Amino acid sequence: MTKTGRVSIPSKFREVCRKKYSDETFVITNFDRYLIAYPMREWNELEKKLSKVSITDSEAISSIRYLMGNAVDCPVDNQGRVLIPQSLRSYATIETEVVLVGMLKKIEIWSKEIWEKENGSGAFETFIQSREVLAGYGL
Amino acid sequence: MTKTGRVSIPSKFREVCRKKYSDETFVITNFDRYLIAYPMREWNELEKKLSKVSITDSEAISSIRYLMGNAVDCPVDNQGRVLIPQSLRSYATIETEVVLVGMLKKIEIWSKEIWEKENGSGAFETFIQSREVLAGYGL
DNA sequence: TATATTATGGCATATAATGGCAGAAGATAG
DNA sequence: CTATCTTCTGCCATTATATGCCATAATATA
Repeated sequence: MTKTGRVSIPSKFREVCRKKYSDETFVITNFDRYLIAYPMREWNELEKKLSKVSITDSEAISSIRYLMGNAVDCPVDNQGRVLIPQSLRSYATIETEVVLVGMLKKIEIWSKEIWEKENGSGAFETFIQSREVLAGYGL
Repeated sequence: MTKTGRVSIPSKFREVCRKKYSDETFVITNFDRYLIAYPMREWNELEKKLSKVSITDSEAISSIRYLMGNAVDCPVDNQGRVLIPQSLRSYATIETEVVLVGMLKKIEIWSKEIWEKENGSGAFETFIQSREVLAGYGL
């Protein structure tokens, strides 16, 4: 990440967005300990779904508020980067280095430090353990 | 492997892909200590299955993150090679020599060094041993 | 052995990623 | 309202990475 809080989106991911959505804008929001960048269109679909949650389900509503309340439109600049606003950076304690993880229809943005703590060394063991689980999916 | 990180896919494997999928693109991801190249179609099936895992199953999710997070589309060039991106090369500590292992619906890509450490001598000896056994059956 | 096919290596160019700076826009305090 | 500070944005320079292509080597096929 640059000193000014910009993160490069891998060109392949952008390419997919351009082809699939003919749009390169992302909506970034905070989640847990990391951020998620949704292609605009995917975000809209998500919003549509979430708007159907009953207002009586107060627990769900507060999660949704959390998700939506911090969502920010992030266009991609000419160098293929998005600016991650200060507020989101501090949520995810993102300072200098980030790890991007493509997950189907979204990109997770982790601070490298947290990533290593949560997914670094232990992930391998977890992975081995759940290999049997995953084997059930034809891996 | 070339200095620029390209690996030749054996023509027989490509031929199978062309016939079976009429497409020669692979998706390469990291696994354990080596990489796996899935023909695009096989990867898509896998993705479809994995996308059904509940987000509450955090163990499975982190394994999926491990797998999907680094998956990259790798088209085959005119010389029948795929470029393995830098990031994947470093995961699997692939520097110069690689060992390819065809596995029905996928190809494993190992750094030669690691391959030899984990499968090299041991596997060979196992093979030798069973050869004697097999010899008993007139093989 | 000749010929075709496949694999490898390397170079030149194109594309992408990174870092940094300077000015614009916005916020805050006096 | 203005001065000052912070954050954001556009742009340029540099480096790294990927791609296309050609030449040669190795392997398979006739």
